[in-house]
Amino acid sequence: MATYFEEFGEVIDFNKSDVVFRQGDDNDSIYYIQTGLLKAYYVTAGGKEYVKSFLKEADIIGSLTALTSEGGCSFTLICLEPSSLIRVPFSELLKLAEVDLAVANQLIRLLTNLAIKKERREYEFLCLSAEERYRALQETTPELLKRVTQNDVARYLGITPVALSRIRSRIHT
Amino acid sequence: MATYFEEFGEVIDFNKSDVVFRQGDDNDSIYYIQTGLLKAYYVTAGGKEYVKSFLKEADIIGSLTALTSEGGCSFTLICLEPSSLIRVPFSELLKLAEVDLAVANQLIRLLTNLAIKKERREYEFLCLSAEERYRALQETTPELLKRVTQNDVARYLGITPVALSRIRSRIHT
DNA sequence: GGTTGTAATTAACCTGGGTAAAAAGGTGAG
DNA sequence: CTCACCTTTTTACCCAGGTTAATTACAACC
Repeated sequence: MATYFEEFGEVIDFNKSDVVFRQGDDNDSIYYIQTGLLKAYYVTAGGKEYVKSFLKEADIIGSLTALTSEGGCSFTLICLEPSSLIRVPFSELLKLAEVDLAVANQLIRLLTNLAIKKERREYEFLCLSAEERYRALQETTPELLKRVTQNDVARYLGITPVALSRIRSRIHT
Repeated sequence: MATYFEEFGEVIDFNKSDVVFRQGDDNDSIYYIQTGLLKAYYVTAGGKEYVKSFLKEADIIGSLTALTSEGGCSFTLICLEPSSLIRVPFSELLKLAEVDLAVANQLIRLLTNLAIKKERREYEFLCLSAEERYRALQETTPELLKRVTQNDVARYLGITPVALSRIRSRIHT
């Protein structure tokens, strides 16, 4: 898929703390992450932040709700590290997929992988406790834990930083 | 998409309580629901049940982890009402998508819709309390609440039946 | 150096949901 | 009707996590 982004996309570089798009924005693009680290997060009416996902090299991200023109982006995408992205308007990709079998099948692969990731996250929220979710994170992506703050990890797990601190002291006896 | 299932798939009828496939099974099919109501659920090592989703007319379901041959089905699919499904092996659909643009694009639409649904569920688990999730269910799919037991609703919300009963009495003052 | 700001820890108190068990309601089969 | 079974409610107790606030620990910057 990366090759398709390179072929049709526009490379954009960002500094740390730069915002790629903001919750509510009208942005039907999807982005391929060449290098860097980003955070996708929701902010509720009450002003609380919840981390939807962390994005690193070779990941792909875009706001599905904005893609399907059901309204603006449902979350904000911000850089935690300097990042180099390739932007492709989703509408163009879809148009291309209509006439190009190779592109269509790449898109199918991309969406299938996305669905698998979402399914795992759904499983973890549904079936695991916060402590179990943290342990799973430690096992599956220990590198990530070194690159993000504990605050962000907590908001990714769906708990407060205070609660995560407690879980850690509970674990690391 | 329904037409593609009708064209290539095999219709299978089930009675209430029939199991379509069981957690651990090797079943790379996806199913289109013509009529009926089903429940997809996980059972943990400790024997606890968590409802992944309810499926009704015109919905589509299949175990992604089984599809991509990463192992068997991650959940069980059972009928809550007599149901008529159309089965299509995912591998066949993928093969067809490789040579047929129309099928490929239908599959893209299907997967995009799936991703949007998963994204909403992720959002609700991440950002909403159990009570808010229940209220959201009441607003978005009140019909569903009439067709499934409160026990199953509770396990779908990620709480126990006892907790849901408390939430209801709290709400319906 | 000191100052400012953010991250992480700790403590005290509160609350929502889990657990277990009992009671109350339904519903279908014989 | 009665028995058996399942769903829902209720009670009592416990615990994980939320909230608030104070403390410590860094790191960046003047």
